Amino acid sequence: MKISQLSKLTQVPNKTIRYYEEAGLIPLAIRNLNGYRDYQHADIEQLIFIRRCRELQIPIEQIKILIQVKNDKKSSCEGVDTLIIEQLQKVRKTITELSLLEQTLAELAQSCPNNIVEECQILKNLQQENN
Amino acid sequence: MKISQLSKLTQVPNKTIRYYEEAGLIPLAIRNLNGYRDYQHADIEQLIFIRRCRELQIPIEQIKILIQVKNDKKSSCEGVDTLIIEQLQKVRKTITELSLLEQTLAELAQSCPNNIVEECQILKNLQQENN
DNA sequence: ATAAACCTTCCTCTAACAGTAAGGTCAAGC
DNA sequence: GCTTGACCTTACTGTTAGAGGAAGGTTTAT
Repeated sequence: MKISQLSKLTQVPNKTIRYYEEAGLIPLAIRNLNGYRDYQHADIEQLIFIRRCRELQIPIEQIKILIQVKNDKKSSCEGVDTLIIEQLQKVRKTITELSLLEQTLAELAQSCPNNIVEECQILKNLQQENN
Repeated sequence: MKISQLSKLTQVPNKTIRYYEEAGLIPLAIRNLNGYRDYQHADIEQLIFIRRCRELQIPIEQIKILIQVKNDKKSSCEGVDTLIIEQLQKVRKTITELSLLEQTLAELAQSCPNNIVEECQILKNLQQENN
């Protein structure tokens, strides 16, 4: 099957599929006589796996590790566990940070009653060094 | 004052100060005879303002707008208000998305009871198309 | 025959810096 | 006077995960 077909089946854009190939996430595609990439059924699952990982914001370099572990049926999957937990911690940390940010922005948004720059409390608050 | 001094007073790295100059966030610095950048007191406040905005994850291009409004004392600060509210909405959206992500990751993290890749439920779950 | 719809590679762009190289300047100590 | 270390300068590259577009080859339909 050609790249557009694979793209449709996996919901991964053509461009991104080529990028993943270049990045070494998927093996170099077999080529047809005309030079077009030719994909097999197995490639669908591989790409869906990658897409799911990306949806979980797992970086490409980490996905490479996951794929290696996945292919080595005998290896321990302790690393997989750790990787997911680290990812979870990263996400939680970001959420915490953004929640603080949200509060600050919300307070700021309420602090401009009139509409004149000279009295704009938002700008004045942004000027302050407090953090 | 030299760039390191300004950096210390504002908590903005030297490199970043130069970057802001090149990006047009701050005016071209006055130079000493030796070619070193020479900063005035007013630059401190300007940089702190920018740093605060960056802490709120306001993009540089938006900060430029804020600075313009700030300098034009007669202009309405409606734009400022809108910008902050939009930023707030962006942050809230991200938090929502990350919260979903967190849930998925948390469930995933609990799904590998044994330690063998062949039975690893994490990898199996990542393989599924559901979203 | 030609036009539309594919495919290819290659190059540039994104945001907001950080790292590094190569080189100029300045003040202190010997 | 010389060296050493702490500064300063510009300029170039790298980061992440692709997106956009140019230039050109191929295939399919009309």
